[in-house]
Amino acid sequence: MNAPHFSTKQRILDSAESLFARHGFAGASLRQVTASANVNLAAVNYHFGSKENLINEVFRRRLDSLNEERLSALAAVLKKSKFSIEDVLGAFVRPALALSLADDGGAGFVRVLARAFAEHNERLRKFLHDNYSHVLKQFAMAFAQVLPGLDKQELYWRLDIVSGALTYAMADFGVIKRAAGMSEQRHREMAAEHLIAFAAAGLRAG
Amino acid sequence: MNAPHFSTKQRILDSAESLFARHGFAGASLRQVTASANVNLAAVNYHFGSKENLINEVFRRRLDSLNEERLSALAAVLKKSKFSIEDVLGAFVRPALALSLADDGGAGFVRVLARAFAEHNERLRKFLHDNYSHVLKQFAMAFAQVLPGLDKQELYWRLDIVSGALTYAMADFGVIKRAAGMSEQRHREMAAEHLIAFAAAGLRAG
DNA sequence: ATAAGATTCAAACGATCGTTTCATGCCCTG
DNA sequence: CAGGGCATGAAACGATCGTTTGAATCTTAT
Repeated sequence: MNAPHFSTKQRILDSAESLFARHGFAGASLRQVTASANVNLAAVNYHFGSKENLINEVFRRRLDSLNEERLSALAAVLKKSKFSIEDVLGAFVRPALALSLADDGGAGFVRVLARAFAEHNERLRKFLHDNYSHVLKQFAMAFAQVLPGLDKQELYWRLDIVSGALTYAMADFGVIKRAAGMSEQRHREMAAEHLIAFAAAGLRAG
Repeated sequence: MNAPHFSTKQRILDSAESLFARHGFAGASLRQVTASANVNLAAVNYHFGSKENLINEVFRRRLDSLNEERLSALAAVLKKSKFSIEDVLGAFVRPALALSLADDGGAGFVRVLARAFAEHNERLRKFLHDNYSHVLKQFAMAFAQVLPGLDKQELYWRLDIVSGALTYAMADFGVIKRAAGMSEQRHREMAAEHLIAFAAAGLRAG
């Protein structure tokens, strides 16, 4: 499945990501993962300790850079003297959308993310909260700044819908075919505009 | 777990629904289900044939009545001389929201629905398509009527986001506490208004 | 009351799960 | 070249999975 010149750890992560996206965390077995990665079954426990830790590392590998990009995009927005809901949403959406349209395994990872949203697994939620809650907090502050009339609880409630909706949408986005003759770059930009307009309208509504 | 005066089949369906919502279809075992339902392990295969068929029946039990209510609400909307996006959305949202706020196991089922959205399980999707695609088609026609400027492909794309977002939102809705002193009735109506306004804004955007 | 059918039960089936063990191969440094 | 540390290999561990079996029990109708 995977080219043999990548390291064992990387090939395991790639296969795990793809199989978790397709069959879920409980539904994909370590034997499927190691067979797809062309490595020995014991390699997972040797390199990662346990299946649970492998799941965490699948997230960490992509989320570290994804959230870095989101935060730096947000920082660029915040530096402007005036910024809109669309600006903040763009900082959130565009890095993830680039991932979901990447030709490496990024599309699979966004589907894994959507699964993590649907699952209410306690330990997975704790891992995500422990490692990445500061990102959501930063964005919540930015949204509060640009939606001054909204009380805090209502804002969190709407952000929850928006992030869930966007994650769902982006998870399915890799499947949607782009019109013939449209460049990948233009296709992504149109998708981002749609998603942002959609979410912005939702945030302003009411 | 379940009162013994309900039938074995019903208790199995109730327990399965709750456990599928919490642990997923692959994550919840038939031993957990039957233990929670206080029935013998073999009862599942006796009454349902297989785990896969049990999953289907969990859906069928709720979706039959849910989609009936959705279609009759939609029929009432279509009878009016003029109707809005909000009217059509209301026919889609209110029956499901009532389910997610019901004091029987309905809240669990909406979480099961959200899981089915996240999973791309081939056989489950085929089952849902075979049994309930006519409902989505009816709503798509109504939306097309009320959004005349939108081309068909763009409409389907937005409906996909909207139904995903709404399902996700309603799945988490049972968790959200309502303000003290607010009646359950009023709470549901406020939630419906929020969701409808949110989705309508999204559908109109762009 | 008794035969016939429907349901429940304990027990076991083979398959597969995550994990562990220990032997073997590899590369690198002394 | 010898040896120590990391990596991989085949094989097996006990646990749990969905499913099946056949006897025990309950229900129903004649």
